[in-house]
Amino acid sequence: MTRHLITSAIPYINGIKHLGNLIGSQLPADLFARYQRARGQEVMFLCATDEHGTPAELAAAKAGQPVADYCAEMHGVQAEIARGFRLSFDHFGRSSSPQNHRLTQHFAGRLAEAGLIREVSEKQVYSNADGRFLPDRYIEGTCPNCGYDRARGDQCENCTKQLDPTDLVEPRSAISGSTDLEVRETKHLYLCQSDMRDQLNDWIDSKADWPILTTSIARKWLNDGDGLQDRGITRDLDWGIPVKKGDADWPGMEGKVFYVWFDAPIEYIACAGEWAEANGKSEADWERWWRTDKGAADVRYTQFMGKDNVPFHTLSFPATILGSGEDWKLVDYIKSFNYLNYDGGQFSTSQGRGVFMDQALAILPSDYWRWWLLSHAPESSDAEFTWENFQASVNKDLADVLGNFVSRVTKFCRSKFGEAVPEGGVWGPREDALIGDLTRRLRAYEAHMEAIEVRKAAQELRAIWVAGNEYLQDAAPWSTFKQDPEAAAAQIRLALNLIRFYAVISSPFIPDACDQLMRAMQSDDTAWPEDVKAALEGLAPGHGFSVPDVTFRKITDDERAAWQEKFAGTRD
RNA sequence: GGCGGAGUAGCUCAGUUGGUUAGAGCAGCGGAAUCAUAAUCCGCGUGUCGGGGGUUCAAGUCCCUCCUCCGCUACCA
Repeated sequence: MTRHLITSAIPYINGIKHLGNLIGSQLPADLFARYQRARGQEVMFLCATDEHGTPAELAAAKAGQPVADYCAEMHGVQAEIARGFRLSFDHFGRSSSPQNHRLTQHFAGRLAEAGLIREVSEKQVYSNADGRFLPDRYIEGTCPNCGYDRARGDQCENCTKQLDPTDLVEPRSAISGSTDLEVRETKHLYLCQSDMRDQLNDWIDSKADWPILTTSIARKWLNDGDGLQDRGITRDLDWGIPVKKGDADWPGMEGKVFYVWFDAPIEYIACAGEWAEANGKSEADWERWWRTDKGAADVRYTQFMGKDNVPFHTLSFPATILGSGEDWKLVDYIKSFNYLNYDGGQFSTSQGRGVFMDQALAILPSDYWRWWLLSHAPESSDAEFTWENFQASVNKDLADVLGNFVSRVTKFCRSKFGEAVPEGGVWGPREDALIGDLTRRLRAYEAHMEAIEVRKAAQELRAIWVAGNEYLQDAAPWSTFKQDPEAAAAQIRLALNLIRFYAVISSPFIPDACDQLMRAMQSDDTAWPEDVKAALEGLAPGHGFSVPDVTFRKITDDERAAWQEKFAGTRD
């Protein structure tokens, strides 16, 4: 048995995420976690909120709240929405947790002892009016190249020229608009990633099975220009993890915090500690997932993320782990995703364009979104959400192919045989052929799920649903019944068993509907069908069932048109 | 600018290391069936595989070049 450690990229705290964020990491991670659990594997599925950094401070200020209160509240909101989408985290933690404070400071201490931290004195822009240092992109001004008057300190959005904040003409704070800026000297810690370049390069080279999207981004950073650059891991902010060397103070670093991209991945580990605390478990209970010297040698660790997160997961975080010299578990497989676009453009948090997670749940059950998003996951390239496609796919796949199958089978049985699995009759060549077909398809489905080929898995699952309709159409128990009720009984007995079979294998994609189907079939046998024939004999003659409510109602043209209108502009 | 991804049927996408008449789902057209959420099943595809050039007995697949879209480009996270 393999033990699966699974993490999803941790969503930033400053607001509710849109569907593009959901399909980029949390949802496929949940699919994989649910599948592995269904196969009987031991799973630890972790996610958290990423709470530090300038945007969180600014969002809190805008909301008129202390940043700690703001983060606590938003964590609650995100956790509730995650529950709404049935994201089956074993724990949904917070990067601001005490566990992450301790662990981040511990890693920094280890790295310092290993000689992998150096102090760098640098000049940064300070805003007197805002009372804070400004990251490059929070400085605005006129572009020296094209004259655009809202160029940012890192790049001009108009002419795409890369800039230094000091290049800007008439620079001002993007936060307050103040021009009372000055350049101040400040000292920061840098992680000496460049010293670990060869080690990281060898490690990436050993990952021949990783998606090209993942390794090509890593190689670019390793080899571009002068190679992998050292990276600042501290910031002059109030909100964050105080810079310490393990338990000890770090002279000269008073009042500074670690950079979010240093502490955020460490939260993957700390989150397991939070899980232990929340569930009355011991230190050893979570370390067996993360320490190869304490029981994690047989763990397979899979990370899910959008492509923009790849450099930090392939280089910075591994550098932190390797540099510590301790036996922490390194990632075994990185599944990265492209972006989901919205109706011809991008989803945009800042412009409120597209569908956000809370809005999605307000208009339809989570299974509708889970199915569409997963079956259209942006794996090979960016993908596109349109309301027409969403309506057509969901109506066809869920309502017509799967839902209607359940409806026609249960209602036919009720009217001819009553609400119990009918007895009599035997299976013949037609049933053998179906079982053979289902077995081949189920094995293909399993292979796609193991390989995390999300779209292909969805396609195969749908084909398995179609196979039931094909069988039913061919067997035609409504005709058979007139001449040979026993034969019809055998056919409908198989069809009723198919419903339970579907509920078991479809649950990673559409868990709520599958729960409903299992209740209707009055079964709690969710064992994975290793043997399809045996699985289709699970509900014996005489086993009671009830006709379920409509499993998936259809999306009407009026609804589609209304939503199209509603979500086109800006939010609220 | 650099790096990477993508461009295949009206739409969304598959197409292993180059090899028989380029595939699937949806939409469309025709038919069957009438158990069912007017739901299902069967049949129907002459597509310049972004343009051009090249290698090869053979190229969607390899090479060169050009065009378009997208992402990243290290102090947003």
